[in-house]
Amino acid sequence: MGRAPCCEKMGLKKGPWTPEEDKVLVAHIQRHGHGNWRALPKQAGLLRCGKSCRLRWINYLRPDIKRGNFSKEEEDTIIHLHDLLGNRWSAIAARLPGRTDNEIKNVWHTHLKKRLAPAEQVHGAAAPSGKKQKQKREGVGGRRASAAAAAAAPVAPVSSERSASSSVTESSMASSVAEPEHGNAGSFVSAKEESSFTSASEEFQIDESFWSETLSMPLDGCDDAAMEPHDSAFAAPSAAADDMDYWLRVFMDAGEPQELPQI
DNA sequence: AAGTGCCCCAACCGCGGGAAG
DNA sequence: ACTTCCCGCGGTTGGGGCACT
Repeated sequence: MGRAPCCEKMGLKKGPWTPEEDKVLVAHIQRHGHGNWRALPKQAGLLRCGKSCRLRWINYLRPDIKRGNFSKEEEDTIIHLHDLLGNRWSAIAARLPGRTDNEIKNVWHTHLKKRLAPAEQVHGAAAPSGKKQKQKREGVGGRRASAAAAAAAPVAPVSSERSASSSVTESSMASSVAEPEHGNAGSFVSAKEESSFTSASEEFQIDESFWSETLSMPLDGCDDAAMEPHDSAFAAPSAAADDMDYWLRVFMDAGEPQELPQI
């Protein structure tokens, strides 16, 4: 099969994105959408491959991204959905508005998986909570095992300090950008999540200048709807998501993990 | 105060699926 | 029907930064 070569083109930049690149990417997508990721970097004048641009947008720059702490509800939801869906992070992310598959994947691997592991061995063994109480150097557990213990806390605040240190976050964007409601997606994480996000927003008032700067850039006739034509980020939940809604309801009604039916 | 170890997250890599020609 | 191209996904990794010694 002819697989499209990616990123091996000479001269393409890799590694962390600079604020300038972010601005260029955001501005370009706001103006033109992202009809073709592959062509986008060239059109936008970025020395990145389309894949990298897409990832950056989806995981970081998209205005509807929610950053900061995962609420207890969200964490529980992830755990439940993982029970149902396995490592289908994108499907899980579809049930958590504002969260990306990458973020969920990270949270799972760094927190939730370990929370479950000890819980399966020692039922409900509580551990001191909080990142700062992580029990390091417990020997056998290895590099991540200590974090597992810490993450086993009933409510583990997740990476607040770190997220706060991010160079670019959107916090205020989630509400400031016209965004269709995510349909019925995430219906069961609505109210509480909303409130937790509100508090998170207060916590994460970082670099708003980036967004205000970016959004205030002249957009050549770009109005609020300018992003929508190409922007799947604002698309309504898919039919697959509806299917999952069904199974999710089944699951939630039952209150226990069930075997995942073929979707 | 300096050194070391560990955690977390952003980003990369490679593959599979689907659409278009 | 076949080939090519692009998108999206899941797994993995490297570096920054924090906590501890």
